[in-house]
Amino acid sequence: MLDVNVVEQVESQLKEAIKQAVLKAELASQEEMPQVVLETPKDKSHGDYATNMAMQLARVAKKNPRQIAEEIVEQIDQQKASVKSIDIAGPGFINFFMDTSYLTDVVNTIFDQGEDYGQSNVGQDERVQIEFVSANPTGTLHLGHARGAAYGDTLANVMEKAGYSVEREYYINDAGNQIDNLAKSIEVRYFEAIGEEKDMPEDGYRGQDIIDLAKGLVDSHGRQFFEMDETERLQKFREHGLKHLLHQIKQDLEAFRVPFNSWFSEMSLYEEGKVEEAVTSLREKGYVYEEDGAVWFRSTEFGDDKDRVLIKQDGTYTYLTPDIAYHQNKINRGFTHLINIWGADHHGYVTRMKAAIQALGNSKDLLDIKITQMVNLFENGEKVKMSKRTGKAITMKELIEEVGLDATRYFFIMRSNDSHLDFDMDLARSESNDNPVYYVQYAHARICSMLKQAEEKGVDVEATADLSLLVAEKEIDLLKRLGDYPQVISEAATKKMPHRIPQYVFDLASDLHSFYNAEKVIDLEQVELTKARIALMKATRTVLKDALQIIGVHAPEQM
RNA sequence: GUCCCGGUAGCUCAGCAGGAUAGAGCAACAGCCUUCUAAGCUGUCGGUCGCAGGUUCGAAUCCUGCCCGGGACGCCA
Repeated sequence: MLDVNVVEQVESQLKEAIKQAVLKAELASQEEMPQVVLETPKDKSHGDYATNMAMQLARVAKKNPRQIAEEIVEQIDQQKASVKSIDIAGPGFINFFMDTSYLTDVVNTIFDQGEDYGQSNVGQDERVQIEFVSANPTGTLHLGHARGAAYGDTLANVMEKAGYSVEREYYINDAGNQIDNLAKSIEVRYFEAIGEEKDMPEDGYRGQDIIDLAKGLVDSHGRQFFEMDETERLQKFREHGLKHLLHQIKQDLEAFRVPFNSWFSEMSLYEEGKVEEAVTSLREKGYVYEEDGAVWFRSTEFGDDKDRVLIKQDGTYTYLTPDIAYHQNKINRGFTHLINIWGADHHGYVTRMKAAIQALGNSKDLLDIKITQMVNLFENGEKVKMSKRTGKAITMKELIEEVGLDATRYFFIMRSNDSHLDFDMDLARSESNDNPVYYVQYAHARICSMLKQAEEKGVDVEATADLSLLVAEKEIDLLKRLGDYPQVISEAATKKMPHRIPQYVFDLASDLHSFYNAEKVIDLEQVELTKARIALMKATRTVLKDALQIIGVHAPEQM
């Protein structure tokens, strides 16, 4: 069991003190008590915390909020709640100025917990599966996939930290039309490579990756496939293409620091009869009917625009059917929360997928589908086109080579997934203070450098320090920020907003730089203060490194 | 036509389970290196929070309608 973190503890004490004061002043009964809301005012002159309790009580108590505020303040046990002074302001806000000495405990907590600092159990070990990327193995990963990968990986990291039991899965669409197309596309490129003619199918894959793959086949097998019977040849190309492209995808993801626990094959669902079972299951529940020679799923029962075909006239399944079987399989594996991360171009399928989840007898909240919006690349102020069809697409791998791994990870996660992302390559590449990645990494390197020099100057950096010496404004700011970390983690996890992490880490870096410029850490004239500041630096370094690790960015020791 | 996302400072974006004078970075302007990395810091300038109604003591935040931008609407995946 983790210690309740310092900041939470102080906040709940203050809330309790407010509640007790309201009861003592007989402004409301236990039953009438509104939820105590504590907020941190933007303006420092409004204190460390503020509550709107008096305004909330105005109706119940039938009094002027300012008067209510005064009555509450009279009854508050300031000592117990670590409150130094209280103001009443504006329409009836009660502003609390805290005795900030409790903040130094944050440093001790960070030392005790190390990289576990920030962990919580808000997730209560719930078994969550996050399925992401899941790009068809018909080409290399491009920018949209990279965004999904960065989002999914960071979300998984942050949810793990918040106490969820997370599995990361990649669904391999290794069955269906697109794989037949892949085989045919390879065939065309193969023929081209040996000087034979073959027309590219309408929806063939025209990317450079397929051309390269075909050339590779010529190198290793010569004209061997040309001599083969077409069916056999296509089967070979199918197998080879799948294997090769999937391998490439795995390598790309690994290089992007995005690990998966599980790679789930669509084909396996067919092989084990699970697709058929899914249809049977829906049929038994009365959501299946036949019309125009096709088999339909009555998804309109669950709010869909129209019913969806499960089995086409030609007897084959639509993509939806194995997907339903797949989700049933996920549920069977015991996950109580499913998160799918899809690109914006798939948002139209959310309703039918959720309909299927419900038709199978589950709450629609079991499945949470997060959509990542489109990515546009910019270079020299101009939009860089990225079309898979023309073969001129910029792949994820190329982007990483172009701007660097850390910058790519950071840029993809620093914006809300709901926003379109303008990826500024010049900015990502620039080794300047414009670049937020360098700004944040520099904070970490700066601390490392200070610690090194402190050691060289003979300061005992491991010594126990008197943290009560940390009273300067910038020190308090930094301590407060460090204290916020656990809440940032749990909020990013529960709201599924991993972009909160880069925002936090930027603010933390900003507090560090600001402190650095205001106060001198290593001061041999003031050894005790130096020790206290070194302790603060070490704590800051721990949190910086941990937060960067969550978003998949390295924390360099020197720059 | 229907659905999804966005519309906040000149630019890119945060804030959105309602709270006080709406924030950051960049850009522009003015300062700070004989002192722990200036890849840094400090200050100034800059906004009818798309528009119009509504709910509320209080709305960028919630509701309704409209406008603009992007995306999706297949018995493809």
